Amino acid sequence: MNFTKTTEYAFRILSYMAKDESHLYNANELYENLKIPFRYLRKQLTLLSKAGLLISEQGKNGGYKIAKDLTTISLLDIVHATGANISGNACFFGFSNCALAEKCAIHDKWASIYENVNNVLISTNLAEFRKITNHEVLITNNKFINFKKD
Amino acid sequence: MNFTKTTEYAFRILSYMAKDESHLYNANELYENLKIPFRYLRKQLTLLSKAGLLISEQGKNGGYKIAKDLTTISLLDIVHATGANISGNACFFGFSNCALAEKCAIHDKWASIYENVNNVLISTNLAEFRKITNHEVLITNNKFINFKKD
DNA sequence: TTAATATAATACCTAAAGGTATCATTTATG
DNA sequence: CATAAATGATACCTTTAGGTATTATATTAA
Ligand code: SF4
Ligand code: SF4
Repeated sequence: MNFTKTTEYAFRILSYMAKDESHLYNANELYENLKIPFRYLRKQLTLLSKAGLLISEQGKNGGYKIAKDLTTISLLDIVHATGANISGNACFFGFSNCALAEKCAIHDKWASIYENVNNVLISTNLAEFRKITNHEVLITNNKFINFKKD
Repeated sequence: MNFTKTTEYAFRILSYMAKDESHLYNANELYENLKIPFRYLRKQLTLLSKAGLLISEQGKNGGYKIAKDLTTISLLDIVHATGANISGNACFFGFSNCALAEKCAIHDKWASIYENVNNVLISTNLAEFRKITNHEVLITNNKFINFKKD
């Protein structure tokens, strides 16, 4: 249920960049709008580039843009790009092997939730975030407002 | 989706103890069956006692048993007892406040998953774990087998 | 060709979760 | 009472996610 902060940042970055897929966003611009700690943001941007979700252009006037057709990037792809994975253990208790003769009280309920999460993440792609207009107002309670940039 | 290890341990401990609610389990017995790192297990047991989920009896022949009627302890209660909480942020992106004019592409899907999780945790109580017969075979891949106890 | 401005690489620091060690306290029992 | 066997309290160590700092490299444009 709780993604890592890193994964959340990736969601924020990519859903924001989805607003204009051809625009080259630089780290400064993203920082101004997303308020992710600047240096960490930059680190994530290069990781997302290496992971193939972003294309980076170096040098003056450089920046990043989304690497592929928005419809081909699912939220699950983003999760995977950050090294996380949802699947891990389908067992509620965290066991990777269970030799119980009968399923315990929570097994089926939990499996169904897991199935649900997986479906949502797979079936939601970045193109669906194009329609967000005023994404910048999202950031209302962050504690990074006063972080110095560099 | 991923509880903390501490929360998972608490689930394991309590669902195991639910097999015989009147029996006084001591840390050794629980360790043998659950293979949670011994000293950490003991720490958790005292925390669960302080949280009111367990009753502890000190001294020789002491141990722990579940404090209340099994039907009155939900899985969500266990989550809360370990200091975690599921509710936190209902926002997929982790924002605690969102001022978007319209809901984004993931909002409703995610809210429904959250609702689902919450319902399952609230509606599943410890009494439902009484019927597990051979719970000990659960532990098939732990790395604590060789931990020395004390 | 040099300065400015962007990303890349790498190493290091910090905070929190997970885990360990030590000593104190409680209780049953000989 | 003395000892053994249990939990309680507290402090410390370790690992990892999150975050910071420094230096290198690429690109544009005066
Ligand atoms: S039956 Fe229970 S313990 Fe076994 S894998 Fe399913 S949820 Fe886990
Ligand atoms: S609309 Fe989107 S960004 Fe806003 S709270 Fe819902 S999930 Fe979060």
